Amino acid sequence: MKYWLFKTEPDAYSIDDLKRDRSTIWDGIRNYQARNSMRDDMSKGDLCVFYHSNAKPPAAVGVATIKSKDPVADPTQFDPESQYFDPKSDPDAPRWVCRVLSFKKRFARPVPLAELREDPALADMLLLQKGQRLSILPLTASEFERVCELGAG
DNA sequence: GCCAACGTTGGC
DNA sequence: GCCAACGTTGGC
Repeated sequence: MKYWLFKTEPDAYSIDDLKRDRSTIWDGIRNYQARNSMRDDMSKGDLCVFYHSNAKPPAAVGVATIKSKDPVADPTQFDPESQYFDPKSDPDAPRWVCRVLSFKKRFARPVPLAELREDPALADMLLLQKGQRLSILPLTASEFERVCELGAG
C-alpha cells in the first residue's frame, strides 16, 4: 500500500466532480515523472490525497483511491481534437498511461496549504518543498494520516 | 498580474 | 551533449 498526492485545479476538475462521477480516468498528464509514478509505482487500493491547486486558498480537500489494477492508455493522446493530443505517440506503444481514480471521501474541512506548511509533522512533505511542481507526488503513510487528521476537523 | 522554478525543445 | 529560449506551474 502506497500513498500519493494528486493536484488538480478545481476549475478543471474538483473533489466535488469526483464525488459526482464516483470515479474518473486521470488523463491529460504530460510529465514523464508523474507518468512513471502512475505506470510503475501505483497499485489498486493505494490512497491519494486530493489537492486543489490554483485555488483560493490552495488546499487538501479529500481522499481518492486507485481503482485500476493496471495502468491504462490515456485516450486523449490519440484524439486530434484534444489539447493533450500527441501525434508522436504510437497506438501500439502508448507514450502516456494513467490510472482510474475512485472517490473515497471529502474532508470535513479543507486543509489550506498554509496550514500544511505550519505542521511540524509535515515538514518533509514533497508538496511543501521549494519549486515543487509535480502534479503527482508520493506521500509517506504518516503524512497521509496526518493530512486526513487535519481534514477531519 | 508577477515571477521563481522547473521541464522541454531545438539549434549547434 | 550543451544550453539558451521558451512555455508552464502555481503560490502569492
